[in-house]
Parts: sequence; C-alpha cells; structure tokens
Amino acid sequence: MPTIKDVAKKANVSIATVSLVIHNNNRISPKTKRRVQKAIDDLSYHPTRSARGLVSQKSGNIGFILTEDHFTRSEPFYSQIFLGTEFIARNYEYYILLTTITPNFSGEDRLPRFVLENNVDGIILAGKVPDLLIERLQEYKLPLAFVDYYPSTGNFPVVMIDNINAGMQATQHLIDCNHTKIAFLAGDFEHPSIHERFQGYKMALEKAGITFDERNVISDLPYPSRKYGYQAVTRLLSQCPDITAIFACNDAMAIGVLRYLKEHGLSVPHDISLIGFDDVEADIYLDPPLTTMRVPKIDMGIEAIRLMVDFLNNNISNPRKVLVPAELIVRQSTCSAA
Amino acid sequence: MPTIKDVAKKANVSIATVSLVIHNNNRISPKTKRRVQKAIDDLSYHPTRSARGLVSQKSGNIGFILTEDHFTRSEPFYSQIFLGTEFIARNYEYYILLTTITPNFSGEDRLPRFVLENNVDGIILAGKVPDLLIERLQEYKLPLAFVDYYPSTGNFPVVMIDNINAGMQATQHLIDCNHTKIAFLAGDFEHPSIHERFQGYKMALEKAGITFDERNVISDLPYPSRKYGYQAVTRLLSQCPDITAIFACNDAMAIGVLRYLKEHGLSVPHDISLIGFDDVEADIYLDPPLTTMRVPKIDMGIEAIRLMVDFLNNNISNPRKVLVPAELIVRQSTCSAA
DNA sequence: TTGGCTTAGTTAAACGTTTAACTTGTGAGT
DNA sequence: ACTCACAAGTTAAACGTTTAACTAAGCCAA
Repeated sequence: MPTIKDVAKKANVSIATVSLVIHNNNRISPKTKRRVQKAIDDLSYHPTRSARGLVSQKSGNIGFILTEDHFTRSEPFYSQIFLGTEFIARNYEYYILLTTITPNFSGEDRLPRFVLENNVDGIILAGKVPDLLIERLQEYKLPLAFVDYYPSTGNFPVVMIDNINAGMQATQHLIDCNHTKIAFLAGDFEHPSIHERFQGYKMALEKAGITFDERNVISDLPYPSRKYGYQAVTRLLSQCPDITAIFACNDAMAIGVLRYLKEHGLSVPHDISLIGFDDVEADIYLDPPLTTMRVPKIDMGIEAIRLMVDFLNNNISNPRKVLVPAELIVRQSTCSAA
Repeated sequence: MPTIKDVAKKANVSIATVSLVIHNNNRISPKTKRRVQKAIDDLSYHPTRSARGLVSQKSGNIGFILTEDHFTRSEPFYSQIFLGTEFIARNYEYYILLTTITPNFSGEDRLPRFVLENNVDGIILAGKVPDLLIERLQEYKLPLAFVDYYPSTGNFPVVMIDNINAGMQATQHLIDCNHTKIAFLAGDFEHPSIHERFQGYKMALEKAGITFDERNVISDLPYPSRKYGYQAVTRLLSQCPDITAIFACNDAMAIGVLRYLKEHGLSVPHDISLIGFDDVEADIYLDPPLTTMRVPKIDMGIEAIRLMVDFLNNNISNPRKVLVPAELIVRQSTCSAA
C-alpha cells in the first residue's frame, strides 16, 4: 500500500502539499496540483481511514441503534429502515455500524462499543429506546437522530410517518366508496402512531359530515396482531352489525379480520370493505389482496441519513423534523358500498 | 474523552504499562495490574478505534459485498444473509461495512471504498460476483469468503446451501406420502443451486425405485418466477396429466403453480400435492399454506462470519466449506396420494 | 564478587494523516 | 530602494495507540 510519503517523493513535494491537493486547497498552484494528482493516480494512492480518523477525530461512520426485540421481530419493519440507511449512506461517504441494545437498558449496561471506541460521528436510533440510553449518549456529545420514535425530552432531528394524514387518506378512500358506517380497529392506543391514525380517521369522518360513533371503535386489546384483529372484529360485529367498511390499524390486524369474515361467510369486499396499514409482503397473496397504506420504510432510513449528514456537514443548529407520507395502495379488499 | 495518558498519570505508570495491562500481558505484576485497572475504571477509559487501527493495521471491520441487483431485488434473500452477519458480528467484536457493486464490474470501476481506505480486515461476498472483482480484491491480500456462490477459480472459505440433500428431502417427503408420479419444475438450470436440487430429486426417486421420467421435468423457461411457474405447470399437465405431486424449485414458482391449479379447479393437496423451496414470508398466507424447504438465510450469514473470524484469529490455512441444511416445513399443500 | 537470568517495568519509535505556523520568493506601491 | 502583501509551498507538531528494544533491580549459582 502506498502512503502519502510515496506520493510526495514521486511528485517532489512535501507530504503537506499532497494532503492539501487531496483536499483541493487553493493554496497550491494548478500546475503543482496536476503533478501531484498524477502521482496519486499512478500509485493509485488512497488515504487510510485510521490515520485520517485519528487526526481529524472523525470516523466516517454513523451508528444505528435498535432494541433487540425490534431487530428480531418477525415483521421486518426496522430492519427495512436499517437497510435504507445502508443503501443511501454510501452516497454520502459514510458507513453504518449497527448494534442492538437490550430494551431494559440499565446503569450497569455498557454503551455500544462504537461509542466507547469513538468510532461513530453520529447516531441514529430507531423505534422506542430507553430514556436512560439517550441521556448516557448525550454525555458523549454525539449528534442523535430518531426514526419512528420521538423522545419525550430534548429537541432532536426526527423522521416519523405522517400517520394523521395517512389515517385520513385511508378513511377518505372508504368514504369515496360511499361507505358511511366505517369502523376503526385500533388494538390499543399505547403506541402514539396508532392514536394518530385514529385522529386521521376522525378528521376524515368530520370533513365528510359523518358523525363519529364510539361503538365503531375497538381499542381495548393488548396490541395489534392477527389474533387480536380476529377478536376485535368479533366484538365489533356483535355490537354494530350494520358496518360496511373496516379500517384496521395495521395489516396484521386486517389479516385476522379477513380470516374471521371468511369463516363467517361474509364476502370481502362485497359485504364489507377492508383496509389495512403497512403494506406487508403477504398482502398481495391474500384472498382478496389487501388494500392498504404503504409505509415507505426504506425511505425513512434514507431520510434519517439525510438529516444526520446535513447536521454533520453544516452543523445546522435547529433540528429538522421529517414526516414521510404513506401511500394508498388500492387492491381488491375495498369497493363501493352497495 | 480520557486517553491512555490520563490513565497512566493517574496510576503512576507509563502509557506502555497501561497498554500492556489492557492486553493482559503477563509482564505486569498483579498488583500493578489492579492499580491500572482501577484507574481505567475510574476514568471509564476505552482505547480509540482509529489510534489502535493505525498502529495495528487492523480496522475491526469486515466488508460485505453484494451486487446491486441482489440488494434491490424484491425477495430479500441476500439482505437476510447480510442481517445474519450483522447480528453475529458483534459477538466477535467486529462491525460489518456493506457496499454494493455493479453486476458488470469492469476495469474502470473503483473498488469499494473500504478496500481503498484500508478499512476492513476481510471481505464476505454474497451471491454471484464478477471474476474481475475477485482478482482485483486479491491484490490487496484481504481474506475473502463467499456465501451462496462459489468462484470458478481459487480456494476460498464458502457457505452454501446443501441443495442436493434438500432436493432429496423434499422429494422423499412426497414419496413418503405415497406419490410416485412426481414432477420437478426447474424454471431453468442456469443457477447451479437449482441443478443441485434437481440432482437430489433424481437421487430420491432412484433410492425409492421410481424410474425417472424426463417428461416430468420442465426446465426450459427463462428463470424461476411466479409467471413461469404458471407456464411450466400449464405445459406439464398437458403432457403428463397423471401427475399427483409437484416439486417446484422455489416458492415463487410454486405460487404460480398454485394459482394455475386453483383457476383450473384442481384442489391442492387433494388432487395434486405441491412443495416449494425457500420458505418466503408469504407461504403461510397462501391457501393452502405451502409446504416448503426452509433456507436458513440468517444462519448462512452467521456461518460466513464464523469462517471469516476463524481465519482472522487463527489464520487457519486450509479454507473450510460449510454446507447449511435446509429444513422441511410441512404445511397443508401436501398430503397422501389417494 | 562476579556474571547471568528473571521480573517488572520504561523509553521511544512508529503507524499515516491533517493543519497551524512558518518561510521564501515575487511584484506592487511609494 | 524599501516596505508590504500575497502566493505557494514547507516544517513540524499532533492525533492515541502498540510494541520492539532497552533498563534496573533482585536473586541465585559458582
């Protein structure tokens, strides 16, 4: 491997000059620049990361932190976001270092190795992470950015799904199909995202002049899953049999709903229209394929890197918030009301 | 951030001693070791990656190279392998740096930045990569390991699916269900993996004393996909209407087959049993859920890292090959022949 | 007493860059 | 002719480690 010294010798200049040429400093005359550049090319020299990192105190890496349960869960939501960051990072000459942490991070737990080793220039945190972790990270003065989670305290760059708008859009789609008896199946309201989707649901109803009816909402189940989707719709139809459309807060619930309706001889979409949220891979294989709101997971990762790089390069002081829009994907589980 | 100097001062020793304590060198007395260790703990000192990397010429990183098409394809096969490497790497104190390269890598293309910057200690290559790339990488004397691809020249550590055995197992499962008229839908034989599955198919037949019939094999389609699965079964059933079981070389084809059979009023599994290969997420949502051979993608990544780390630590000279087994997942698309 | 061996450290160079501070040469202004 | 400013480089320190080579002290055998 050639070093900067080899280049300097070959071009008959000092190593400082070589460095200045590499950084395109205008203290060097065009003529010398050309000569040095030729030497660089001839030797196919490239500065070493460690040496550069040591003196500049920049690693060229961005850390990505996930809790273990988020990483290993079956639905690959956060790993898609992660892949988004990996994908775009190279355009900005950064590499991503991934690590997971335990969801019950405590005082005894060590911080991620890349923090201790000074091996990242900034950190992206995806999903809910413990407050204590955030506090401890801040001691290291590393820029932080959040994806799909907004810490209760502090003012950070953040990327969130535009859940309110998406909730409105989904509901509006059902309204456009002439539905008025529209249910919302929440699972629970623990997660802010779901509550926001619910707000969007209510806003769309209001805008259309449909009075909101509490009995059309099921929100007292542990969390949104296939199993609880099945349970939710069971109760819904017993208390409101005249429902013609259902907005499930995510696709997992929608799949449970679909199973129930099939088992009870109700046709989707003819008897009941159904819309989900997320756009999981399985949706297109369902019978009928599920209409849903597509969440651009990859894009969320991309946006997070953009925020981080903006910050790193320009040291923008006031942190930006990005709301990424979800997209309505109309398939065959929704149609006009009879 | 405290440096090694701060520790040395606090413990009243030279920085060399601190370094030796960190590396647990037995030239230092237990007493001194304790004193230094206390200073390290009190200051919560941790050596810096760049400085360590500069002098030791080790980055602590492993590179992961994929061709762009492999990364962006919808079926997340290679990205799962990648996540497997990410997942396990931390146990060995390595980080993974990902990059993609163009599938038509030529002389003009630059090598991945992490190679030029001396920022990886070894490289894992997943899927088919251009020979030229391999040649160019070897000039850098970096250890290479391959996953799901075996370069035609050279002797490298490699992780492959045990396709022959898996092909046998899948076929054996159908035989165990008393089927004898068993078709194999290959799409094409371009990819060695598929040809190996086919070999397994033939071996299982032979072992069971079933004579192999060429007409039960469709292998002249461009590649295995849903679309070509549909076409393949169309032709198959016209030339061999007495088939009772089908082994599709991957799940994509199997899904196409399933659609055809449904559309033509054939019941799966009662009229025809169907087995796929891969275990994609959608399988469980199909009607009926698809019996298949599960490929442990995550495990493949894990094995690749193990090979690489073994090599890096012990410099094992003779490269190991690992065959990871696929696992039969019996669902509802196969049953006993009538 | 001398020499040699062992133990427990220390000294100092080296790794490959970046960059602040300095130098040298040239031309313009007075 | 002298100063001053500027252009185009160079010198040398610094970044934070690791490690080969050295040293000093203690002990033991001859």
